[in-house]
Amino acid sequence: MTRKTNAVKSERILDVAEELFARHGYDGVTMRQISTGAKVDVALANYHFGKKLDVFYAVFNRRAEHLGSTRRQVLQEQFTDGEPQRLEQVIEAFLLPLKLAQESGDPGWKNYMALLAYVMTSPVWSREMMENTFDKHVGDFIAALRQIFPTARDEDLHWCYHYVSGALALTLAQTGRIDRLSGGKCLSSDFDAAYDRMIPFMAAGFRAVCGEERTP
Amino acid sequence: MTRKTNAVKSERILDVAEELFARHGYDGVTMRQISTGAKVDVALANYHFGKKLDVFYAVFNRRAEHLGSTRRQVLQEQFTDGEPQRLEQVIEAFLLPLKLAQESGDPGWKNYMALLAYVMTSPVWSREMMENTFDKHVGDFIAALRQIFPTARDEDLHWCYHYVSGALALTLAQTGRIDRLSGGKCLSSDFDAAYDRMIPFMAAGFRAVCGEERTP
DNA sequence: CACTATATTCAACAAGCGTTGAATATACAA
DNA sequence: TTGTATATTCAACGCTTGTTGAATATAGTG
Repeated sequence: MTRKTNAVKSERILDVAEELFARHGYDGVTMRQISTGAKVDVALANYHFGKKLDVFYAVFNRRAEHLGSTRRQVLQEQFTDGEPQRLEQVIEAFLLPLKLAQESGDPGWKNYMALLAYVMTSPVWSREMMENTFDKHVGDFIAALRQIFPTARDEDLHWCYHYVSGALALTLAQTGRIDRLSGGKCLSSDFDAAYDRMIPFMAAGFRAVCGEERTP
Repeated sequence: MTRKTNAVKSERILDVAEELFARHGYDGVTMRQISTGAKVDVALANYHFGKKLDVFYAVFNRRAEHLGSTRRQVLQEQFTDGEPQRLEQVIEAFLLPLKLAQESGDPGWKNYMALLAYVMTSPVWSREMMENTFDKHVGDFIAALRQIFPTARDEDLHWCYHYVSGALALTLAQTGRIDRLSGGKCLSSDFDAAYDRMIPFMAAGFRAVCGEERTP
């Protein structure tokens, strides 16, 4: 019962807020829902984080930094290998940080994935929140693709990335729709199934749209 | 100034609600914002449609029915041709109703597309609203794919459809992110660019994942 | 212990929310 | 014109919202 208690309560607020924001969006969640879920007084979230919007930012940034650093790390490892990679490797590197987070055992990541999908697909939040976080690493990813498709047009490269991004977002959202449509044969919660198939699928898509692949 | 006036006002409410819901989500919009935007009293939306939730339903269903009927029509035309289609044709048929709506000249469709993306990617609304509307036609679409890939596993087919669905959702959302990432070379508003590239991209993805294609 | 800083709760505020019943305006039929 | 149904506005309701300042509890320091 030392400083740990404080840390525990403020993080519990973020955990609950994460889950609620992911499911109901920013406006669909009240400070009282958060504080009730975290079993603290309604004023405590304000005390620790400021206004409601700052709680939202705190939730989003907490794991964004971790995700960003591992993504940077993965890309760096691949680049410093000297040898340029195969297309499949680049796509895999893009998905890897999410896969690793999922496998970390922290169940909070599942909620954060849905929150990320919410932010990515929102016209309002996408601009405000992606710009200073995840967008930074996309340039590196595009650059890696550029090496593989030296003659591709920029538009083709970006639209193809957009398709990957969209497929990923819907996966992260875990809406449960694929469970219904497939009669239970596919599960929204089965990220491995989604990731594994994405790599050959998207690689083939890139090759169909982006012209000649560089031959090593 | 006959019955037309009534129709005009109640539809103006739906138009404004459509735009606001698409941008800010259900909870991010108030009845007063809607009524102010439509320049009517706040009580009028309740009078015409019932509770706020019913306004949301009314907005969603208005164009869903139109979209569903043209989708049914497009699929029927292809099926009654007797001859089974090429994969590209099936994907194109899936996208065609949206493309046609876009080209209709009615600017409200742009907002509805974003609303559809919001519903599709929301864990809460996806279940509630897709189930009795768009999900009905997905079975036909999967069946057409099944004909093309007779030996494919159901899981592969559904995950691939999921990728198409996700890429489409992010496109419909028009977040403006691709505009930023591409330095203005791609535009969220350019549905044609998104659709045209999607067809070869997704077709190649299916072929990479779903095994042997039926040879006519 | 006393002192201080931090953490947490308590109580309350002004503003905004969705919704409603009554009042008024408008459209249409007889 | 009068009567009637529909459309629209008006005014207000009870409730919830985010936020805050003061009060209290807890932890760390000397």
